[in-house]
Amino acid sequence: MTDDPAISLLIVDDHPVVRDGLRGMFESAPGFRVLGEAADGNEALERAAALDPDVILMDLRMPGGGGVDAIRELSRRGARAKVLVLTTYDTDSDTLPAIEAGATGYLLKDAPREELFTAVRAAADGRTVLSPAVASRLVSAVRTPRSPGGEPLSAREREVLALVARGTSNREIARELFISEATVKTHLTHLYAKLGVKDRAAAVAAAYDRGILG
Amino acid sequence: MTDDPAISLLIVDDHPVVRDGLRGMFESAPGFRVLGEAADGNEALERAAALDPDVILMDLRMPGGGGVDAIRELSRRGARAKVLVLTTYDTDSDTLPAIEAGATGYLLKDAPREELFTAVRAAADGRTVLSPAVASRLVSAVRTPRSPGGEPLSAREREVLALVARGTSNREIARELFISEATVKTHLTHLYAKLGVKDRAAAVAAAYDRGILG
DNA sequence: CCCTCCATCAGCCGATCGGCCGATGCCGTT
DNA sequence: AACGGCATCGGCCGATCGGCTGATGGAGGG
Repeated sequence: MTDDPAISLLIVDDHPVVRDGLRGMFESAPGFRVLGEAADGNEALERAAALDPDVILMDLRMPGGGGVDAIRELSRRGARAKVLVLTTYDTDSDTLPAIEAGATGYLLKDAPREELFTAVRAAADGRTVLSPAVASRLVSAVRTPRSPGGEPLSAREREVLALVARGTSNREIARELFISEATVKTHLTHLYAKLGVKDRAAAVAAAYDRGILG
Repeated sequence: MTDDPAISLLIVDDHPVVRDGLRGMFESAPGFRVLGEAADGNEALERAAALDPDVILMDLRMPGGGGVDAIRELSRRGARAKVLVLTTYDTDSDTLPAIEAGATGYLLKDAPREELFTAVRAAADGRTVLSPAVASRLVSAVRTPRSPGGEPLSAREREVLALVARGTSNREIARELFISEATVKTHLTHLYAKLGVKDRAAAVAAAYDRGILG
């Protein structure tokens, strides 16, 4: 580890095409060595344990073992490998969970080659690398409390949310519940945080997904 | 053309990683020759004219000249090349337009290597290749499920709505779909009318209730 | 050929939202 | 008695939304 001949990599993505692209890209560049590939989170954990890579390039959305869970498990195990998340969209809602789970960096797949190389080297050094879009989203959400399992909504919050799902405006909700509009907004802010969303539309969707509504 | 030494390819995708993956995959396999790459639809048209490939591997969502338009233009020109659409999500609403525009096949990027090779050979022969998921979606799309008491949403509208449900702002939706924010708002206004709601939160709820989302 | 549907885009503007600072009071736990 | 969760309220402000009006072009039906 002192002479550091090459940075060893594990590639995790459910798309063979992407895996090949990354493999080819790094194998043809000096200073990198691709140890193996995995197609989902569970496989990633096996390979990581067996191959002990310096850096793991990981997609987030994968069938059969999501990337975030794998990252969380890796840091729980105290794995040596640094995880660099490679995803398609910066609007991906998994950004924060991934970082919190212990990802060292977060990049978009349309990043140019050199940026990828730089990022991997930085990650190998333990430095955090974020694409600009991701970075800005991060700072604004640092102190946002988050529970993966899902904190329960209070009765009042559910009440407000149900009205939101019917297209009711804050002012109308206030009248309906005999409270002030400020209070409605407070409830909304709280339930946004609990649901891990940032606006009423996403809150409604999250509520349906969790069976709170519908 | 009689002995057919190798199937020549043109790769079209806005992600460098994916282009590299496909190039590496086909260059390392016998029977294929990659003639070139393109990053958007317009570039694809130029390259196709200049290189005259047997098969074009084409992504659909790209900035500056969408894939569907390129396919349509190619078939309008009577191009010799067969177009094989390679996309990320089977939920992609561009499936039908792409097929109608003249695509010879439609595959998902997470298809295994061999399936890709087989598909390209089939496409070169002019045979239609559809991934199972796409095929099933096709048949169900043909039967056009009309929800009682509601006008059906257009493909684009459903696409916008799905992003809304993830908390995406209009501006972000615009970037994601490579259209302007004005167009996003137009789609929203229309789908509000069709769903009988007045804002995005209620639209999401209505969509869940009618099984459009979820 | 006309007409409709769909997708695309533009500007304007008022309404609304969401973030951010704060505050008070109640209640149950520690 | 102190603490934390819940519900209540206020003001401020920038960002965003949604309505409105109107336009273009392509596809498809009549």
